[in-house]
Amino acid sequence: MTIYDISRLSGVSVTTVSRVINGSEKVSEKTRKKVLKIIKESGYTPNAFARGLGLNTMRTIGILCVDPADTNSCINLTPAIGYLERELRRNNYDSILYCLEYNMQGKEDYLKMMLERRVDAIIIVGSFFIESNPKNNQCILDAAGSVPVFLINGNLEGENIYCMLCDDFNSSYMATSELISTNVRDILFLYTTLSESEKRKMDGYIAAMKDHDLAVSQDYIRHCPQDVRESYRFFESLAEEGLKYDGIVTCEDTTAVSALKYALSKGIAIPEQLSVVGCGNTILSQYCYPELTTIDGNYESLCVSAVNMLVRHLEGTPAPSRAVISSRLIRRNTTKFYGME
Amino acid sequence: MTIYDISRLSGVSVTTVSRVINGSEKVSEKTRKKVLKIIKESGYTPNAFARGLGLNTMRTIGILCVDPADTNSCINLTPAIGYLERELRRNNYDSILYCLEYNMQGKEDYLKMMLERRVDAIIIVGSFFIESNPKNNQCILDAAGSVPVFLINGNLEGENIYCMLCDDFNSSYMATSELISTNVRDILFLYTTLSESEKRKMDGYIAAMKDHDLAVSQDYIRHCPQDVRESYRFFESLAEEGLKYDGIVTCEDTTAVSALKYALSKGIAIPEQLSVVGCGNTILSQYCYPELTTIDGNYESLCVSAVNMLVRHLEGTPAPSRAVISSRLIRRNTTKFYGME
DNA sequence: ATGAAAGCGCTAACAT
DNA sequence: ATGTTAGCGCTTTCAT
Repeated sequence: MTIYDISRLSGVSVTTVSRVINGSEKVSEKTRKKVLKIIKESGYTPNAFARGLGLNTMRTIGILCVDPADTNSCINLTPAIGYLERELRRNNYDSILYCLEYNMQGKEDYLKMMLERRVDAIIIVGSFFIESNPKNNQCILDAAGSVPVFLINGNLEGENIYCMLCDDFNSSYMATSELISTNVRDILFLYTTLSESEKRKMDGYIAAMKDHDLAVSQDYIRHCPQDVRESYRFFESLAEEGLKYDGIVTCEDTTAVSALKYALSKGIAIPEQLSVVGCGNTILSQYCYPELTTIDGNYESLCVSAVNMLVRHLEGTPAPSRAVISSRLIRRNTTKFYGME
Repeated sequence: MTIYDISRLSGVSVTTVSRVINGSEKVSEKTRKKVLKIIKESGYTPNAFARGLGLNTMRTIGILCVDPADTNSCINLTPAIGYLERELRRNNYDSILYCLEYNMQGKEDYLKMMLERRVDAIIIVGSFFIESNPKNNQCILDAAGSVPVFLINGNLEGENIYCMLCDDFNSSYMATSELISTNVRDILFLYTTLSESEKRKMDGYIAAMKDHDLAVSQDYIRHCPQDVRESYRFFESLAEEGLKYDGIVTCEDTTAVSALKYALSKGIAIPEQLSVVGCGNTILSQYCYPELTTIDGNYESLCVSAVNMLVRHLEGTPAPSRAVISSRLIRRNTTKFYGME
């Protein structure tokens, strides 16, 4: 069933049928009714490929993200896929997923595949896609030569590249300040990947310590493994080492929850003896015990803004190339209240 | 830059260029080299829309799933998106996501959109997409009239419909039997949505109880809310009611972990006073304390099988229309060991 | 308001 | 081994 069949069946030209399908004004009500009736009866749907060929778009967006099944990946970002899909669909775009393992193998190939697929734009989810070695970001700049590229919590300067940034610096700054305000002093900062995002968080921690006249010691800035078991051992080794701490600020909820598990198994009182702030406001932060005080990076807003910018850009409206979304502290039960001893 | 440009630039016909692009044998090595060189130099990539129009496929699969950002949804299924995307890509298919809120609003529309998009097949992830009222499944049967439909843990008879089933019955049967074997007797069965999948789990629980000559009481088969807070209150109300239980079998890890949190806050010893088995082997089961004994539904195998069948079907090879994947018990720290008192 | 016809860029049947 | 040409099913320009 093609537009020609509909044309023949309803006794009008294909042009008119096309007009009806696309809701053009310039069709008499009578003709429109007639054509619509035939279309309905015959169950005809326009061929999307032919439309795509003519219009040179099928309204699809390529989403580059980490594999939601990869247990080593940062779980903060999985919901972003959902937010993006929802917002894009609201604007009549389809989302094609390109999932990468956490090692980022094949980033360049995937970008190429998107362009071959002729996506209208590319969204890259996560700061780890932006590497410190500029050479490894060249493929992104190249892709931006063909279609606009939108980065969710990624920072990269370039023509046709739009950055939606999470205020990572302030996240850790808030978390650290919160602990300090409840008289916690020996605060551990735990990172896992040292991605660009985590580097900014580290800076926030350092700034908060300094602003409160507390010494910043490299002993208190540590790498914690991602794996649950390994991170347990990490906390054991910290104890063996004799490091004293009464507060922890992490880059991910997973790390914070691991700390909680260790504390629980050792009978360390939370938050009285040890206060913990996570990051992500992930499902883990609600299901752990005690419930975790954490930073909500507001990924939903990040995604909504990204799609807004994308739509505006594709419609030809100029859009700002950069937006920073503020994060907020979610106070739960792993930190003391102000004034609590 | 089109195939005609390449044709002109390399002095051969478009057919030959097309042959080179598609790796046909019937091209002399010399010609192939020449054309490839021109293609490379010009940075030409074939127009996917034109190909799609000619071949009537763009090798895309529509995936209907619950929104990964929906906190009310079953988190067991989020990794499935990743598994499917990975397997499909290995077979050169792109995945288009169609995410639904947990209320399933718009299922029918989404299926229609997929067909309009001319996907090559549809994969539906989750048993809740199959409803008990056959009228609500008609849209799936209709869709199967156009393209093959693959259900991940969904059971629906129909032409061109393929079912990959998780052995839900046996999951709960195993979980319940495990508890009984460690002398746990008063076992609570907790469901949340009573989807088809959960109904089968309930049957498994009942069968295990009966097979071990234990009475099955409706008092011990309960609905537990999904929300963390509400489920905490649910356990409180159970205590007020005076219901005695020393074991819990759940349909989801979330429910099990909520039970753990309640027990922890009330000083109930796990597993000595209360044994718990979850379902899903989700990230929660590893990050909770104590680590949760749970059922791994083997969703990865489910997804791999689904894509295998899909590929075989689309290649014209006959494929079985149904596969049941066995689940397995992951023993961790919320259940006693056999012989432990 | 309606229609004829020229693209869009590829693949494949057929011819050489 | 290579080329000619007719589709694939739409949109759009230009007439009328």
